[in-house]
Amino acid sequence: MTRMRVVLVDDHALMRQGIRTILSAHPDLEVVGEAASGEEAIDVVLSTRPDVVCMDVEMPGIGGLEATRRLVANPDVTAHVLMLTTFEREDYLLAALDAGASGFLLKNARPEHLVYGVRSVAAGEALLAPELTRAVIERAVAQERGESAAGPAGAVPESLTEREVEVLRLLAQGLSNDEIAEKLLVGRSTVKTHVSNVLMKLALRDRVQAVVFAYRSGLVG
Amino acid sequence: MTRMRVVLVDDHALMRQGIRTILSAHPDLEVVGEAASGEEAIDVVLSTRPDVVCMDVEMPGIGGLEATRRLVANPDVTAHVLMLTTFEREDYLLAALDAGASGFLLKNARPEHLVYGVRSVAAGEALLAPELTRAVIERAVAQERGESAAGPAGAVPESLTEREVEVLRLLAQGLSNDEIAEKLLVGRSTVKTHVSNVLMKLALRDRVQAVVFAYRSGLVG
DNA sequence: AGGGGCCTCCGTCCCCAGACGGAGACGCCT
DNA sequence: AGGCGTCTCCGTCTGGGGACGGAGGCCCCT
Repeated sequence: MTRMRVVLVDDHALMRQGIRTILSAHPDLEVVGEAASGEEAIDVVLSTRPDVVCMDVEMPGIGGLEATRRLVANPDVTAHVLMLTTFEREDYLLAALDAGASGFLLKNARPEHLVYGVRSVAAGEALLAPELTRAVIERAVAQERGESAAGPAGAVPESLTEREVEVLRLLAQGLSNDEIAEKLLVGRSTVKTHVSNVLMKLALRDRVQAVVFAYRSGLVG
Repeated sequence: MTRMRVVLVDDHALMRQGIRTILSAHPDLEVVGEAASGEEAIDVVLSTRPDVVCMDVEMPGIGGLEATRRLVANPDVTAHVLMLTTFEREDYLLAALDAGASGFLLKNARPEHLVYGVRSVAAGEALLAPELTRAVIERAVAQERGESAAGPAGAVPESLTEREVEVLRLLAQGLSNDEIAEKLLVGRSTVKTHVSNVLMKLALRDRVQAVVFAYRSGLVG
């Protein structure tokens, strides 16, 4: 495979330099451009045609959200957007996914996580910061806004109940329904109900995918 | 739960200090003793009764392997041994498990990995350095030595073939047998055969546990 | 007093997964 | 030439997983 082309967008030159340094350590990644604002980002992306755009949320002028919205709306742009932010805020996450971002990471993520994120997003996969995914799962997220807006791939998990998270954790250890039932001191049928609810809420097909989700989201691991 | 008591064994004081610093950052871990040789280690363990012993392999006098052997043979010792070494050598790994170690990590492991390892071993779980587990899986390990010696829990995976590793990787993405078959351009029956072989060789029950194994071993994730 | 959410449980149905046994083709090594 | 290991594929059979519908008890909120 050819190298993945990356564009960095951040109003802080130091942050761009830091990300560039991290990505440069990996031969399959190539930083082909930088921008310091949302407006500039659009120009740079159009001229460099990257696979991934690492986009800061907080920027003067049009921020990362609006820039992302314009990029994904442009049919000439094939890049996937990986959103970066300093703040662990779920509303940012939802807004970013709404704007069409493919991934969402915190800036305090470990370098390997960033690299992994860039690769994942380039491959068209979705990616969420473990810290936030866990929060979204464990806490009840206010989702009352009907908002029938074009939710592309979404995959934003509805809130799981405490019990469901508990079941998911055991499931992700490789336990069968019977074993989970024994651990939780409930009936096998109850466990099956919980598992079914988890799969439905997370839009997964079977328990195998649930294990994958648990590991990727940082719920276990 | 009470704090986990840890003893550090290494002939290099600097290394002990480094590990101590890392572990001290975690309030659930408490370093209760240090030793600079295998002989001293046994004395210290007997007097401090730790939950975990972080044991260097390479030491003058009786090395970490022999010290471990003597510790686990002693009925008064309840501690689990986490083996540490600088060198990525499979023979060390096998010897360490043979000696009765519960875990095996490289010294260049990230601090969080070490902490995670101490906790895992304290809980009685097995732990292998991802770098080595991957190697053990992917490469064919010369296992012709029948060696009917008392293999305690072992769980040392036999070698998987290339194809089997390939199947395991896809399996660990959450794919069904049919989907894997499509990706590999083979029949569904073939995939089932490979999956069965993987489960047998790794002593796992079903594909769910295979996914867990793949993540924990570092094969994917 | 009602309603809604969560946890609990039941039964039925269907399908995938995995075990098991057997088999042919190919390449490598002796 | 023969043996071995890998990859390929087939059949059958059993068990568990998951969907679906229904149900009762509990607690909290209005």
